[in-house]
Amino acid sequence: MVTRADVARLAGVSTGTVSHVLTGARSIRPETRRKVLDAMEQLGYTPNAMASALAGGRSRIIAIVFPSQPRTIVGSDLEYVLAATEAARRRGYHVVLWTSGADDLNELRQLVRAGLVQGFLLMQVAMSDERVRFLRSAGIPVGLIGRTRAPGHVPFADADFEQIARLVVDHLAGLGHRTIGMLNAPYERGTRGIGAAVRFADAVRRTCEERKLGCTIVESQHTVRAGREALRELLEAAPGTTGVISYNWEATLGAMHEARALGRPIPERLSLVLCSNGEPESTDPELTTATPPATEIATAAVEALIDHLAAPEAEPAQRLVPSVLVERHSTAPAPGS
Amino acid sequence: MVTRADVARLAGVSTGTVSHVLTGARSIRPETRRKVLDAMEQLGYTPNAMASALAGGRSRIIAIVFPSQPRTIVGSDLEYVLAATEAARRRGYHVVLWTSGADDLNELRQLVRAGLVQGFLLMQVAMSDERVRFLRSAGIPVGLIGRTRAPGHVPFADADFEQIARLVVDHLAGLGHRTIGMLNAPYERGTRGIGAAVRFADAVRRTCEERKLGCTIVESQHTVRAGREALRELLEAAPGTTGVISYNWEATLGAMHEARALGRPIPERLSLVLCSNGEPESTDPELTTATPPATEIATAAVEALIDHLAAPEAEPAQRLVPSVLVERHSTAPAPGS
DNA sequence: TTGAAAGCGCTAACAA
DNA sequence: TTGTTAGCGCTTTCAA
Repeated sequence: MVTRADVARLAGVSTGTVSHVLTGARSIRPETRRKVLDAMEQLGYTPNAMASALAGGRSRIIAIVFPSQPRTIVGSDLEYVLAATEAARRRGYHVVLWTSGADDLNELRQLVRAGLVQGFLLMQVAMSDERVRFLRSAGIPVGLIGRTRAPGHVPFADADFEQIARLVVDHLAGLGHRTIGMLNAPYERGTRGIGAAVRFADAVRRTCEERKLGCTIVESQHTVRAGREALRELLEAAPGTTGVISYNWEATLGAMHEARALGRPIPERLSLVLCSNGEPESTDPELTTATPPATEIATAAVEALIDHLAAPEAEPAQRLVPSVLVERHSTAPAPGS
Repeated sequence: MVTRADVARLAGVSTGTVSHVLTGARSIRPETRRKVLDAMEQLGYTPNAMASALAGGRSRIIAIVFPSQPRTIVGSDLEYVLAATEAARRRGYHVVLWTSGADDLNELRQLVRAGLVQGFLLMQVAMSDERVRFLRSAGIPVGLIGRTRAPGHVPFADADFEQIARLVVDHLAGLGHRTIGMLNAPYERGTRGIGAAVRFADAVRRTCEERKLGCTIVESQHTVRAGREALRELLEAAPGTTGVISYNWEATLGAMHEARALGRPIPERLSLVLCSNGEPESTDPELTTATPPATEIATAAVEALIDHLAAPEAEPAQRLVPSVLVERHSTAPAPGS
């Protein structure tokens, strides 16, 4: 194994100098730097992560945490995980995926005490999230993908649901739709995306009110069948609905199915916009979307957390990431407009 | 921070003794053990993972690796990740999710050189997987979820596709189906589950031959639309098909859709069995399944790898995990039988 | 701009 | 059965 001492010896400098070349923490004579870099190159040196973690008190590892309660991580969550992993790597950090076995928040604290993990990135953040409270009060760094009702000084990145609601409602209104429906993700506490579901529903409702449009919201579990039932329920509650906003990919599949069965083909007799991550191009017709930009959100959240790790006293970054509307073939002018 | 020295002092023993109480590596007088455990309890001691990794030369971290090429981790893959994470934790290991940015196998070697990771668990293993060759030749411990064509002495756990094929084909044959179709995952190199797709297709084909049943295999991308097209293609190629085996969850959704559109309602005029992980209870009708037991496979693979880490010379564990058939409502007697 | 050296907290070999 | 101690490879302070 090649160690820092080997490099220092070959370069004819001290190990401290080698360290500083690596971290750039103090100015080095260009000539010295060259010698050191050459020596590292020549020896095929790789720094030992454990030694530097021990000596420096920083593991350069953060953990992504999913709630343990509903064991539902769906495909789209993975996009966040992957993006976060890569964003962390670009900053020289590693990511571990943590899924609390029980609701054992103490386990999380242990990870930090063990020096394994420097901080946590929480996914599926609830409006009022006990994990945030617990970790904050234990003095453990936390970042959010999503946000709580009152995020205070916690670094986070989330979709800008207000903006998405405007984007989508205006798109439908522009096509002449006057009665909007929404197929939401489940609201109930502990469920995937709960905070997001609440905020998005609020945003849609408010936007519709401002535009003087009808608005009916139903929720659906993340299954195809639930989606069918939810659409039926929606159209029974508000038969005049011609434009539907979905925040539930699996339910969307069921709704498309059901729309056809009910003689409301998409887009001729019912317009549909998907606002959750999914596979909009795999359906028939392809779905018009305005989805949360998962990669960008995850990246921003990771950077916010890592910056916060470096400067705990500074005001943490809090970002709402806007989306764009992509028109495909599931929206059309309202019937008879 | 509470260190081992604090515990030793309070317990009135040496730090070495504390270590041994923790690892159980040598026999300790029960009385001494008690004192030590009490002291740890009293002080709220948590061992420092970095220090023990550095001193012991073992990080107790393994990495799960997905191929970088097709960036397709789907929902069902997550089941493996979660199960592996928990199995590792039960053995005192942590798991990091690694997704190579480029096809940079060197990056993997770096992780080991840096002492961060002790070994790799590879997912989506191809029939001939260069990752395995590379890591093995670099002397790095590898375990597989899945298997290569010739796994040699690599620890692995995989679904017993021969057994699953028999289970499913016999189920359909028992219902009077004489012409079987298969909706496979994509075969082509580098794609998700490729090795598995090849082996499962082979097993189904062979079993059908033995039972003197017709057998047509089509493959489909992992999208709903591709599934619709694949079913149509299948029924055009073999119009007499009455029983379909699917190894592709997303495509199954499309196929169910298409079956109805073609006037072949499930299960009355077409039986369908799902053999990949998915959500069989969310469709209408609910799907009869014989799916790879993801949790058990991942757990077995993790244990095989960890055992291998401990005893590199020993013969590694290699397990084929059988499945069970769960009858729901997507299979019925063949029409006219 | 650089070097020397004292740890970081733990493991494990050796001694008792 | 238990204690002592020399590292593990790196960071960082203090001096030069």
